[in-house]
Amino acid sequence: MLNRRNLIVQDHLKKFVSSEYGIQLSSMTMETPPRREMGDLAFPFPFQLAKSLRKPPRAIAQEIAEGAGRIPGVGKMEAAGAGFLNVFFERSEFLGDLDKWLIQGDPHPDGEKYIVEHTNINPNKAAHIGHLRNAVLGDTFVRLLKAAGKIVETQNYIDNTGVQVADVIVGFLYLRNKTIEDVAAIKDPFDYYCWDLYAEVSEWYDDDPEKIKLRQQTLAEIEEGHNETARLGEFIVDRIVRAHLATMSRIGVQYDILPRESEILHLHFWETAFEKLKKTDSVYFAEDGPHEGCWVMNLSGETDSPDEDKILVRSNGTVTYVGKDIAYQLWKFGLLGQTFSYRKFSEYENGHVLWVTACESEEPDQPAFGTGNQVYNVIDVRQSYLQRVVAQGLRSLGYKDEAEKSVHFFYEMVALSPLCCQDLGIELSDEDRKKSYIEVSGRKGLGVKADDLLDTLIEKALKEVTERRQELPEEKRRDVAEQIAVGALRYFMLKYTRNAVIAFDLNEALSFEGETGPYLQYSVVRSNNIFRKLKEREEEWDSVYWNTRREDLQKSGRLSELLSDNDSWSLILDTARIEEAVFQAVDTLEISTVARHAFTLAQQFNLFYHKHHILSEEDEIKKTFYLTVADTARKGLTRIVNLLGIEVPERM
RNA sequence: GCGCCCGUAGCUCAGCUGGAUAGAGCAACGGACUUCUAAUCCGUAGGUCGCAGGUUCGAAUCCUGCCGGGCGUACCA
Repeated sequence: MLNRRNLIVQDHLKKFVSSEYGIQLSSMTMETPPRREMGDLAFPFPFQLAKSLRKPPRAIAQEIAEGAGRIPGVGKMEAAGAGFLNVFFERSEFLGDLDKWLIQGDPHPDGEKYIVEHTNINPNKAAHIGHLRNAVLGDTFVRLLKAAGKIVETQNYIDNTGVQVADVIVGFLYLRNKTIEDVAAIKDPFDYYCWDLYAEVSEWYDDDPEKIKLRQQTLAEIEEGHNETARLGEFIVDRIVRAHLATMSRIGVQYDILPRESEILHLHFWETAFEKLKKTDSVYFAEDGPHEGCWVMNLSGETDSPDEDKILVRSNGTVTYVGKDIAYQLWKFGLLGQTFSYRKFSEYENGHVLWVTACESEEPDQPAFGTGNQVYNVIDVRQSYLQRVVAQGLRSLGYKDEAEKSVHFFYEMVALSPLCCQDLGIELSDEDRKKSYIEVSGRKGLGVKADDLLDTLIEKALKEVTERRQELPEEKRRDVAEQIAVGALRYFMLKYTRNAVIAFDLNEALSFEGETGPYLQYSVVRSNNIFRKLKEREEEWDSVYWNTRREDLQKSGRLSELLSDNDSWSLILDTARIEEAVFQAVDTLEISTVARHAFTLAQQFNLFYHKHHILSEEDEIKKTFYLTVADTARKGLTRIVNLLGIEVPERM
């Protein structure tokens, strides 16, 4: 909303420059001055005009400041620095409009459906910290899109027929000699059991290449279906998917639909896509050469290196992941010409129903999933190449528009520092010890499990809460500890920019001080405490009384004087900028800006909180003013913290 | 080899489509709890923005070349 106010100023200035100097500025950048006392908005365009006007930029800024006339909402303008034009908003007027910016939600859906695919953990082992980054980024992005008024569908793709699942099956069948009954008898955490087994199988393959044939055989059996191996696979996958969903529920992440690879196979989505690819000559059969016997897609000219071929169908006739993903992407856009059936998979505590794809389903009221207008695939940057191939698949089928709208929401990996490995008791080779990062690897069983990290966080938070809030019952303390743990984790995953490799540091992740989730939560709790205490102390307090007080403030004529305090004003202005931060994040896919904005707000609130003791303020007008600022801040903070998926505890 | 990313304070990272005196958190040091909770706040110290050129009124930011690191370039996903 502040955007609109900025745009009014920008538009006015553009017109003025045009009429005064006859120069059309195509773009006019807006900035925030380095310090608040310098203004609320800064324009550097006088620098650009200097050459053609043959005047020093400062003089031009001065001329414009004096000559541009009155702009709605603007108090004054002045030349600053070497030639900036700085704009000051009319503060009291601004405060009057504030309430309408803080209304939560108020979506204006444009009718377009946004599909966000995230999490996508191979269902063969426990989730680790890398998966947490994916899920937190994806889930927060969904929240931001919804806040921006979009209709969003959240998909979590389940690769239940892949090699990784086959490996665990091999482990159970040939390494441990287990029947399906034995596997069913394994106690939870089942995903932890498979974590170790998977690492063990990977190592087991290494000492005898013959053993790898068992993987191929198993893979073929599960793709075919209707046999003992496939049934065991289904059992394992179901149990692990439920474990993953439980883990993600702990951090407030939910999904709408689980599209499964098995349905893509059994409903012959690939065959449909394959026919289309053949018809458009997007693929060809390699008669000889290194890819003899395979169906390949040529990527010449499309990717950066020429003469690249990508295999979609292996020489043994099976389809690669890329092939299946092309079919899946086509379905997402409603371009495949066929769709899934759905059945209910589970229901979340808040009543939200999670669906899963099915070949056939009698389920009534099946939603119409897929057929999105815009698709975001939240996958780490290492899969950029694959994502490009999939987009190229769409393009060569003639779906150029959709290829553009199939966006790879990429982010860097979470890695462990060698020091961190040492702390965690993970043994490293000499070679690894020299590296700056150690990649988390499910295959090697190298990594920090998501549930372990959460448990450690909760344990630590519980200790802190118990120290501070002895009067709370045990159960209540645990609730608060869980909220704090989730807040810490989510913020930790969001504060880095997408391009930053997170060198995971346990101590840093466990920190509740400084730039952390609990700092944000603490700020909101403090702001809420002011109003809770207020109601306890002043019995006549209610909304009517509150409104009367605010009218008194307006009538007092002291508002602009009180607003001249830059710290209070900054807090209000930056609260109003939440919307701007949200739209910017949705636009650039850079969520950390919202996280950082939340932190900035919290910092400013804490400064304000410390500077003014509100409840003991004897000047009633001043007190009302402080309460107004605090109320604005807490509404804004509550909103932005919720956008990040961070809950606010009642007490801390 | 080719492609993408990164290099900013002791550490971890910001730096908004080129703008004003390069910021924050942690760690260090010094201060502030009879208060709306100190999970907080204030202060001090800490920087040839990897190096060298170039473009520009102006470069941490854009271009070129080096140096150092990471990832990708599978009939794995």
